[in-house]
Amino acid sequence: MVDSPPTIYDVAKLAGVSIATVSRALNSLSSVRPSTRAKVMAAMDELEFVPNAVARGLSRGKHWILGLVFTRATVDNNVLVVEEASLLYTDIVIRGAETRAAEHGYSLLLSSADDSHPSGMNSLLSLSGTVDGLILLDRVLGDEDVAYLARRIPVVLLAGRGDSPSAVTVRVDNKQAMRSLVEHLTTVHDITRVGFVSGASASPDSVARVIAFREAIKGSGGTLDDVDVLDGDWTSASGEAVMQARLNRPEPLPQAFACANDQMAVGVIYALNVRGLRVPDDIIVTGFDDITLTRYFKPALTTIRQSGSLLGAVAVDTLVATLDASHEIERTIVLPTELVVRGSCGCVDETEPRLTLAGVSTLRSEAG
Amino acid sequence: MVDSPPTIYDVAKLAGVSIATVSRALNSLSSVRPSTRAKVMAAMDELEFVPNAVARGLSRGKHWILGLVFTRATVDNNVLVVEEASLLYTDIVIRGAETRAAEHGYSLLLSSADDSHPSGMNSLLSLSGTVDGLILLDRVLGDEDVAYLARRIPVVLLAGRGDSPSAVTVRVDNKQAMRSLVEHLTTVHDITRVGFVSGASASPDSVARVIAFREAIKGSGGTLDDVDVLDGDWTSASGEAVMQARLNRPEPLPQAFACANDQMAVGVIYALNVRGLRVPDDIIVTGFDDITLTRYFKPALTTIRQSGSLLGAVAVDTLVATLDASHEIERTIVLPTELVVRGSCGCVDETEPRLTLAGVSTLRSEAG
DNA sequence: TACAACTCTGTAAGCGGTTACATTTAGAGT
DNA sequence: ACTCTAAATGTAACCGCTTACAGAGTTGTA
Repeated sequence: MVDSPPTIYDVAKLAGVSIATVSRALNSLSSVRPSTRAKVMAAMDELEFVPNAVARGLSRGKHWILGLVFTRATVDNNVLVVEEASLLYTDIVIRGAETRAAEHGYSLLLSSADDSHPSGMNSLLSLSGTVDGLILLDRVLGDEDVAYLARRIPVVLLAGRGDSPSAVTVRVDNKQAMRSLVEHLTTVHDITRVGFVSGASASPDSVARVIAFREAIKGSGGTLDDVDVLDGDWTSASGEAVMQARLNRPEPLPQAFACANDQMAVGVIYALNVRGLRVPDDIIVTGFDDITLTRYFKPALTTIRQSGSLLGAVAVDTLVATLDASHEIERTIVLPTELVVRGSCGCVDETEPRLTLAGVSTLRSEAG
Repeated sequence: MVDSPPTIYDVAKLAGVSIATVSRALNSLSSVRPSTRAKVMAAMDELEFVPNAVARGLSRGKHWILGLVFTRATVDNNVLVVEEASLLYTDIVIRGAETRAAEHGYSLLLSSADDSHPSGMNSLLSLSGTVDGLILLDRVLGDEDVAYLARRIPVVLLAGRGDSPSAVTVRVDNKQAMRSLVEHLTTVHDITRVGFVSGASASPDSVARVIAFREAIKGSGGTLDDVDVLDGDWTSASGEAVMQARLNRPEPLPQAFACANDQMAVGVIYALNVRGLRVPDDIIVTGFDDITLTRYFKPALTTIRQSGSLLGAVAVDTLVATLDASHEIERTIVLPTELVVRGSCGCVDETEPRLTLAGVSTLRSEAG
């Protein structure tokens, strides 16, 4: 039911020229006589010719495809797990990357590595013929592996643990973010005892945030008791579950819980509410990411805003720059974060004033 | 900094055999003597050879890549718009598709069509050399275009308007969904006057839901006044905005608003609350999709659950089946939806009981 | 009109694999 | 040792396009 598509041979025959001429007319590289070009174009139209991108890529060594590798929660032969774990920050990053890639004329090839059996270098390497460069999300590879991969194909690391010696890294400033959060908690709210809810333990980004938070707390004289470092997995359900478990322990609660993302913060608040604890009156809870929906929560989440789509976009920009120029690219690009103070820490909701009568389009253009 | 990778020619030379033998050892198609295979394998290891997927694809005509085409909100040179419009249902579908594709051994190539200048057939056709099949999300193409495309490459339509005569369609049962929602509202809550908040006007899925809702209401004797069909764009901000605008009009409000997705329902409820209207006491609001986060809202959303990841997964299954077998595939696959009754319509929260002490892993395996 | 100097166009060799077909080799049978 | 046959390997064409190089055509100038 699918006809085999016409090739430049067909076009050449119909137009009465050689395939080289067809190719030249197609790419308008060297000069083709206007009359000849017209003949070729007419033949292309008639045959509904569309050049085969793969053949072109093979011969030119350029594919206009970027690969985006990310980790996916293990699937227990069960679609719902994905659903649960979905709507996470990764998706925003992917969207941002895809959008920017499209602007550069690239497509984005998604390649997820199941976190249960870590992809092995080979599956990644086998992409090297297909894509022009690779973005590794929330870095799953060790330094050696990254170095090895980067020798074969341009690589940009997105988030993840510390900077790599062998590839450009794009990430947000977790340290600065946590420092500003901790500073707010300690100076404005006089907090000294805090807790933390981490993301999936396999996620370097989660690890980075825990460490950054620990350091920030230590630096400000507060305490973070081990019993109050709760291990979530990025989902709101996990936030709820780990807080429930915590509430069943005898140790007194800290004055505040910082969460490694907003979803978990929501789950945490829910679990606290179920036990009759009020946020922020009885205990403070903060998030990370500033996803749109949680602004509508009551209390609205105090959180750290990072632009996931910007992160994805900058990673793409960086990779494209690496491909275009041979000149050196900055080794590490750190994007800023911003503490957004709302109700869940007990502050007045300082959210940007909401539009009062705007239509959707107005609202959109003002969103910038 | 990137060495050109070894080819089978290099391997053949090192192993002292011909490239055909290398290829055969690689694919273990016809028989290769064990000793020869060992030599070849050794050479591959030494050279760190990885076969070039593009070259293989060109010659075999099989690429192990599926294309997923979706519409993206117009970008005003502004990343934040993406952020705002993100975390939408599309992302879950993409995730589900990617996961299932990986299980089948395929990668997923993302290709977004900016909704401002609808991609034109050509950009889609030019994918035909790269991917083995195409999934069109929330169908952006007219019937003729789909038919044209489907003659060139296997196509599966995901959601969107009615079924197409020329390609397999995978969608949820919007009609049944709206019927069950309307039935609930009219029989349990004695609602007769309702409103509706639609998604982006360009989205066929949104259109389908409006129509389905209209029919269901008409069928049950209720009324849906034109002034109460509010045009959102899927985002919660748009839900808030259109409801604010509606509240500024003099016409009395209906008894309930159904929203085309959960995000907008959240925005709608927020706008109502700001004006001092309580949900569900003063007015009922319902959603669509059943995204995880809104279960934690108060009131928890009454909504229609559809599994986006399942939708994506089934679309992939269908496409792969089309590729594998030449046998006929069912023309239309309709996935069920389920009315989930929670607090926002005034019913008791019948949500599945929450786990009380589960660790994260326990919680996960029970999520199925 | 002849010849240089361009401008166009064609030929053919890749890009890195697969695979039909031809050829060599190995092992069995006598 | 010597066919005979099947298994293993090699040769070369092909997938669809780009591009270096060569050849043909065109134009201008002397």
